[in-house]
Amino acid sequence: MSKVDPVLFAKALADETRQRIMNLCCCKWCSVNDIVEKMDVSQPTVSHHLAILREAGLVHVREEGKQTFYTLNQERVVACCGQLMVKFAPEEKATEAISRALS
Amino acid sequence: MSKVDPVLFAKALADETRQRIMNLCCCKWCSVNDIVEKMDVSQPTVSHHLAILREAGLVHVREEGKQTFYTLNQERVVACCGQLMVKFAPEEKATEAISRALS
DNA sequence: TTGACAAATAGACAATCGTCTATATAATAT
DNA sequence: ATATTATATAGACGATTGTCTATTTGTCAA
Repeated sequence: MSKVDPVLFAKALADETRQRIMNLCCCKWCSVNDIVEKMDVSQPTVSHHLAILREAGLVHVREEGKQTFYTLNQERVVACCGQLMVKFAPEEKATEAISRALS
Repeated sequence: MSKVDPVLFAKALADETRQRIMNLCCCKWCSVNDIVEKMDVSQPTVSHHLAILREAGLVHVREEGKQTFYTLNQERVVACCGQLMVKFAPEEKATEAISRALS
């Protein structure tokens, strides 16, 4: 897995459409078409957003015949959020809790 | 405090300069000039970024005479990260831990 | 009240981003 | 082989963003 970069992570999340895609493939595997059908943007746009999520390490990818399936990488989400909290909320109790849960 | 919006939050963090500013005023109060002096961008640019952080509720502001002091709102950082984790990593153990710590 | 300082705002401009259509690539079915 | 289906890539284009300089606003000191 590529290194966690808090700016890259934030950039990946910094778009409404991308967050909707993340929601769609959270806790389940979706083909690109599954996603396209549930959104109001074109297939290339969905592929474009998936590429950004892929580059940020935020999705797992599985190719199966013609189709490509994506699912959200929850572990990575936790790692990135945890890193943000340690960096930008070091004095909060919840950050301690997260640090403990991550170690 | 304004409502927590995960896209707005991510957008606020989605810039290297802004994250550097956040780091500078994490755990202490900084005047705008304090920040400008430690960065390689102009004063208006710093003010611009601070405005974005302000609109995202990510900083506390205190005016004192001619100066305006900013400090990172760590509680908000935790709330936003927690929300992201609940939304995008609901099956992770650490998310449970954060939920518990936040309630 | 005038001058100096601190910060915010306005406006310009280049770079990045999100979207689209058109096309390419790759796998499968006929 | 050819057609069909699924996804990715290329290129164009408008919108948004980050930066700058110039200016404004507000506060304090002389």
